[in-house]
Amino acid sequence: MQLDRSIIARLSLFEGLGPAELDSILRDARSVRFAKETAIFEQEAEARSFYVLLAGHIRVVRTTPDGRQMIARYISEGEIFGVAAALGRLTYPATAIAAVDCVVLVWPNAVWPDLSSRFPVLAAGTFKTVGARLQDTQARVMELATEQVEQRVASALLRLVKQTGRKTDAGIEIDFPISRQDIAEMTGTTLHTVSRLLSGWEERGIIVSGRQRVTITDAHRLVMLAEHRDG
Amino acid sequence: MQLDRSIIARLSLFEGLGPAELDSILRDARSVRFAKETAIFEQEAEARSFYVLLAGHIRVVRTTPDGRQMIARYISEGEIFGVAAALGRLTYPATAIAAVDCVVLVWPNAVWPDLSSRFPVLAAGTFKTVGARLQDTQARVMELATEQVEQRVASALLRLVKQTGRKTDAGIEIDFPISRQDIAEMTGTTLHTVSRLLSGWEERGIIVSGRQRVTITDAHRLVMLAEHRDG
DNA sequence: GCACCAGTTTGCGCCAGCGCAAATCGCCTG
DNA sequence: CAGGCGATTTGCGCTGGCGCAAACTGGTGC
Repeated sequence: MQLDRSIIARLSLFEGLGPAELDSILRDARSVRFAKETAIFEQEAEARSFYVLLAGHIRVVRTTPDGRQMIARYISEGEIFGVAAALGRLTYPATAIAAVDCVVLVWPNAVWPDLSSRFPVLAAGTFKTVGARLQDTQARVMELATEQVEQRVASALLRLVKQTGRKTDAGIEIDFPISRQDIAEMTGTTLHTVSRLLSGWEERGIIVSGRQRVTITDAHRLVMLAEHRDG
Repeated sequence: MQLDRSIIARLSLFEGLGPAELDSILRDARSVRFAKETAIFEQEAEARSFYVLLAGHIRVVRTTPDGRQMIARYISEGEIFGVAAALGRLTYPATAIAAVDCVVLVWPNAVWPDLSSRFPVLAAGTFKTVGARLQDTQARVMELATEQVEQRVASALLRLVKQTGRKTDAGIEIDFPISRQDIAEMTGTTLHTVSRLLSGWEERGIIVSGRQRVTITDAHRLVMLAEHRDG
């Protein structure tokens, strides 16, 4: 059954493509729903498909051989992901988990060579995404190597609100459930330390937070904390 | 003046291309020599060219706004680098410095769209390289977040010998000058700590080292150190 | 052959943040 | 509405490795 082109027409990845082209791209796609906390694909599994997130938020998690895990990134609506095969990999380098109920489009890898050559916009957009991801990851390496935990946690929160912030009356809220443990796994620290930091910030009126929920009320001071040594 | 195709024929990046194709690719290239410790391109500078390293070793360095710097990676012979523009960036995200005297091929960015569409092998190879780099960088994030300094330094040395090791009678030597400071900047620690670690390993017969020189004599024990908690 | 200098080694004190443990708190379920 | 469980908070002690400082050394240039 052919999907309606309106679901992807608004995405920047497909910008400038005409109706017939969008239909042609969708011909090979399936739309799939993933319930909260279920895996879209698993680390080390054979890469058979690539995806575009239509609705929801996805957590990308990497696990070390000895069982320690880290959150590599969050995917938000409109992003392409799981493009391992296009980068010459046979398996997925990480596990993708729906942070909330999600809707994704799925294409079999086999159609990638054809799609990317027929639609250079798509290929260029994908590699731009990958480039941005490489960039982000390198920035994270720098951060881990040169910054203190407080700065790193502040930066991580700022990145999250920038990417997925939803305005509320109290401030800007990260609009999916995120635990102290999650933040710890993004920043390379422990949930204890994150908890202590957030408590401190809450006392000082920089954030308000609750169970799996964080709202930034004073972004300016958080920026100060992220770059400097005070706030 | 047209370059001789033999200089790139052996590189895996151009694998499967015929003489006429190689000549066509080289038509747009210049060969440039960079003396030891000079910059091929600078971080934040406009990305005008992309490169292939023909001979030598290149250190890729990132600097933070507040002046701290880190070595993102080393480039070895045959690798393509400086492909920022193909990834949709306008500026280089890092500085590339010749670790020894180097010879590189340079293409103007303008020819990339044409080259990559005429030679899909080249495009695929480039994106495979980028994919591998993303992979490496993420692995490094994991390492920084979960491993102790000793493990990280051991892993870094192992990666270096794997990438550029030269067999000598004492063991396998990293075949370009590398200081304690460099190793510190690869692993997110200080030269003091690196020095202490290397001294310790030298006493235990795992390595021998000198000024800007490291030779691994007992790779097996270094692997133990890198993954475990002893050696 | 000597002086100089970048690179290296080493000692010492300190503290950010981890590990462990225990108490508390909200949500969700039955 | 009670119970239970996962998430969060908080206290406490310890230590890896950083910061600072000083001494040392092997190469290089004159």
